This record gives sequence, C-alpha cells and structure tokens, in this order.
Amino acid sequence: MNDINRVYLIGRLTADPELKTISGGSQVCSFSIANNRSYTRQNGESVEEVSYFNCTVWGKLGEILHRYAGKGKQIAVEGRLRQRRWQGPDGKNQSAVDIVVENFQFLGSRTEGGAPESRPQQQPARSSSYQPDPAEAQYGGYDAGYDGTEEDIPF
Amino acid sequence: MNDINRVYLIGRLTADPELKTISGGSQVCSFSIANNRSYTRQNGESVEEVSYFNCTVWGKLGEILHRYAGKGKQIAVEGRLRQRRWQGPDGKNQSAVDIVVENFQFLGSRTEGGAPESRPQQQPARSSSYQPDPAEAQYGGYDAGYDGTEEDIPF
Amino acid sequence: MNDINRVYLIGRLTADPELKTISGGSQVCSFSIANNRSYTRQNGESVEEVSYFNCTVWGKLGEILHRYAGKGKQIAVEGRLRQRRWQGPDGKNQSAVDIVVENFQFLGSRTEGGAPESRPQQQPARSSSYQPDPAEAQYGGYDAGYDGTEEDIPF
Amino acid sequence: MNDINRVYLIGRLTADPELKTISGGSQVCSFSIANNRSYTRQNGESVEEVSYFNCTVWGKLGEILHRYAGKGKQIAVEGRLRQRRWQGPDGKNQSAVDIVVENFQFLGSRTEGGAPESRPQQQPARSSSYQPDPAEAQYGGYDAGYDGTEEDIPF
DNA sequence: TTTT
DNA sequence: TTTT
Repeated sequence: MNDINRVYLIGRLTADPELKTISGGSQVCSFSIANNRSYTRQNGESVEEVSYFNCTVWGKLGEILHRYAGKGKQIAVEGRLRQRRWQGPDGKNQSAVDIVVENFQFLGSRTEGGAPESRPQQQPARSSSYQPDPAEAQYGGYDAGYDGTEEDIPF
Repeated sequence: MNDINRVYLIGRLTADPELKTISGGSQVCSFSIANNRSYTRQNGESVEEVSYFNCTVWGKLGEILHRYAGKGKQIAVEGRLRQRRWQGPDGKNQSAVDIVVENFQFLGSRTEGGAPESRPQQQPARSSSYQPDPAEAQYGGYDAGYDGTEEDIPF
Repeated sequence: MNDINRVYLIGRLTADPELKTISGGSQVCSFSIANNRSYTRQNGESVEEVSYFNCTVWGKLGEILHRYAGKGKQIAVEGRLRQRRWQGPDGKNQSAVDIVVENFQFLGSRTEGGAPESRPQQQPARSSSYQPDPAEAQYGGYDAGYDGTEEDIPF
Repeated sequence: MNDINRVYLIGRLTADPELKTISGGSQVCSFSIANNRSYTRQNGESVEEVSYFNCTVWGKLGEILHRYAGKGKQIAVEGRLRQRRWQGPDGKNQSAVDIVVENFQFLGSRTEGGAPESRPQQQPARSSSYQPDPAEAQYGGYDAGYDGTEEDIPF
C-alpha cells in the first residue's frame, strides 16, 4: 500500500532550523536546504542553478538536527517526498511539495566551521559523558526508532 | 558543484502524458504521478494519503515514455528534484518543486491492462522489427544518451 | 556515526524465499534477486547482463515477504548494503556483499501470475477479514516497526 | 530492459585510488570505500560495524576521482551494483558484488585535511585557469557525458 | 588488505 | 486537475 518514495539530497541549510512543539507534544523541526546544480547550455554558457527544498523532521530526530545543525551546515538528507494541499485565502487550491526527512548525516568534519557541537542557545538534552563527534554523526531512520505515525497534525 | 540530488518513486500516471516540442526542436514530456502512502494514527485510525508529483522527461526518453505510458500505468521513476521559481500575475513570487525524470521502468507485465504496446493515437516513430516488450522495459539515464543540457527553455 | 548507505533495486526472485528462525526467536527471510541490464558494446554488439544479489529481511517484514513472494515475482527492494567477512575452510579470508532489505513493494498487479495471495504451503498468520491486495502491497521500513538491531546473529 | 539499480553511499577511501588504462584506451579508476554503521544489541551492547565496498569509475569521471581523492577522503558515491562472476584457480565458481560509480561528490570542505587540490604525484591533465574548489565538487553522471558502454573489458 |  |  505504500508506494516506494525516496529522496536523497546533499545541500546546506539556508538558515538555522526551527523547532516547534505541536499539540500532543511532538516536536517538528523544519528547515530549508539549498541544493546546487551547474550545467552548460547548448551555446556554451554555463549556468548555476539553485533549488531550495523545505524539509521537516519529526520527533527525536528533529530535536537532534535542531541542536546540531545551523545555517550553512552541509548535510545529506534522506527521506520521502510529500505533497501538501490546502486552500488559499482567496479560496484557490494551493499545493507544495516538500521533504519529510527520515535520516541524515552531517558532512564536513571536526575542523570545519559550520559544525558546532551544539548551537549556542541550546542546552544539550542528552548530557552523555561520551559524545561522538556530532559533526559527522548520522542519526535517524530505522535505528533511531523513528515513528512514522506522528505526523497527524495540522500543518 | 552538482550536489547529489536523487528521487525514487513508484506510482501511477494520473492522465496520459503530454508531449511538447519547444523552440530548438527538443521534446518535453510531462505528466503527473500519484504516489500512495497509508499509515495509522496514534488513535488507531488508518489514513490513506496521496501525493501528486509533476514530472518532466526530456528528449528521446520523453518520447518513449509518451509513446508507451498512459493513464493509470504503474511506473518507477528515477530523477532529480528541481525547484522552479516565477512571478505570479499578481506580482507575487511563486515556486514549485517537481521531478526531472532521468530513468524509468514500466511496471506490471505483458498481461496487465494498463500497458499497451503503444498508445492508440501514436504512430511508432521507431518501427523496428524486433521490439522488446515495452511493458517491462526501462529506458533512459546513462545508456539512453540523456543530455542534461537541453532544459534551457522557458517553462 | 551511521554513514548513509542505501540501495534500490527492481528484479525478480530467482527462487522461493526461505525463512529461518534463529536463536532468540527472530525470523530471517533470505532470497536472491535477478537484476537485468542491457547495453551496447562499442562494436554495436548488444549485451544482456544479469546480476544476482543476495537479500535478507528481518522480523515481521521477512515473514510477510516469505508469505507473499515466490519464484519469479517482480519486486522493488530498498535497503542497505552490507559486507560480511568470514574465514573459509582453508583458513582464507572470504567476504561477500549483500542487501539488508528494509522496505519492499510487490510489482505487477492482481491479474499477474507471479503474485499469489499467499503461497500454497503457507497458512496466513494474519487472517484479517479485509486484506488489501498483497500483489501490490508494500510493507516495511519505518511504518512496519522494523527493528534494526535484531541482526546480532551468527550468519 | 534495464531494471532499476541504484546505490547511495557515504564513506571514506581506504587507500589512494588506482587508475588503469585498458585495451582500447579507456581509463578505469578503482578504490575501496569504508562505510560505518553502529547499532545497539538487544543486550545493550553497542556495535561498530564496517563494510568495505569495491568501486570502479570509468572514463573521465575516473580520472577526476583519481586526481582529487586520496586515502581517508570522505565521499558520497552514487552508482549501480554489479555482480561479477568468474572461475577460481581451483575451477570453482566465484562471484563478487561491487559498485560502478556513476556520480560522486567530495565531502568536507576547503579547510579539511583530506582534500588536496590535486594529489602530489599527479600532474593535472586539465590545466584550466579557473578551477572550482575540488574539495566540494561533484562530477559525473548525466552531465559528465558518462558512457555506460565502456565496460566491455576483461576485469 | 582497509577509512574516520 | 488527478492514479490503483
């Protein structure tokens, strides 16, 4: 019943991610990712093309991403595409396609600027004594106990 | 310079695909695909969710898809996500995310209804004597000589 | 810490899948999938190439696959690559790469031969009154509560 | 005729890549990539698991990878799985599964150690005046004019 | 045979 | 605007 639906992207956060708590207590993290592509036109002209994709991450996974990722951070995201549909204020039908992130991996390593252990305003919820370098950590998906059912929420 | 960007979807065509010739003589095939997902809410209620994704296929690959795929046909598509941006009639910025298909595989086999050898109104351009069963054929991508540069076109 | 690792394949089962119960009571289903590729040599000669990939599916997902998939069944599998390493009887190091399936979708529909509601020798464990057509069902991954930790097992 | 077959991996080169010229003049670059996965056993024990995957890259793409990637370099590779089969010296059938890389993206950026502009012993073939930072460049696939037919070669 |  |  679930059609295969999978997306892989590498890009950089266009801004710090946002975290919201919604009715029921679930956390949703949302952010936008810039994905670049360059190609050459028939006439030899070279083109730089950027796509911005909106992403959401649910639950614990979203909290982790929110804690460790900031504007400019390079990241690999894996997830599924979803179309949302709603009525505009003018009564017209609107729709948008975005990405529900189910797994990710921070890219670039310890030495790189964009990967703080934790963004300033955050106090780490998981104060574990040993913390593997978050800059290269990957969280999520199957192992992180992601619960795909949480998204029953007015968006 | 090209960030990884890849999508995999299985779904069904919501209508017969359209084929346009654009300035320069390139062909673009466009269609919409329905991708289904079902899940269970916290309260036990089960939900059927559909996403519709707009797809475009360039060149020879687009011609093939147009020739063999029709409304309801099950298909696996592989490609990349692209964001288009434009100004609405009211001057507002608009954007949409769709899929540039770079490879596909028809699903369901010989016996299945939705997979005609060629859709009625079409006269096969490639009148080869031997035609491998199109119902299960996959075309495209690297082998089909897809030329990623053709899309320099007012869309 | 988990590097991105993902595989997508469409192919056909080369034989009926096998199901084993291992110490601890977990179920593992294993099967082999044939994936075809054709291309043309520089000299114009066309080549048909087959790859056979060994797959394993854990837990409930494995039971479902075992129940509904048989030899020749077309299937889309999604999962991760894993390398196993062991010592051969001669003391030499051996290794093999196979696929841990984390999601799948049966392809081809109701009318198609290869997709029995349930393979003969099986008695359906889930005798639900309403059964959505298994021929096109997809199970697994995030929603099916796959538990990625079960594979701590002598293989 | 070409079944969908796609792999995505992030990992690090276990050694400097090798480049060979084969009969006909094509270039093949081969290397091994380490992909890490960690998980927790039922008994709470945490496990670090490594898989090593053999990769090959053809043509110009292979030359580029060979020029810029070295041991320890983090990389995202995209490609397809292939099974090779041969007879061992003892007459037994052998087989192995490896990855034909069709696209890649170097990860980690300018500042990071593992990403030299060009590995020492190499003299850049393409002495272009403007060189986009190779550390984050991605080459290949559709745009790089990859020719999928070159691999008709005794391996 | 192996990377961080 | 929508497929099974």
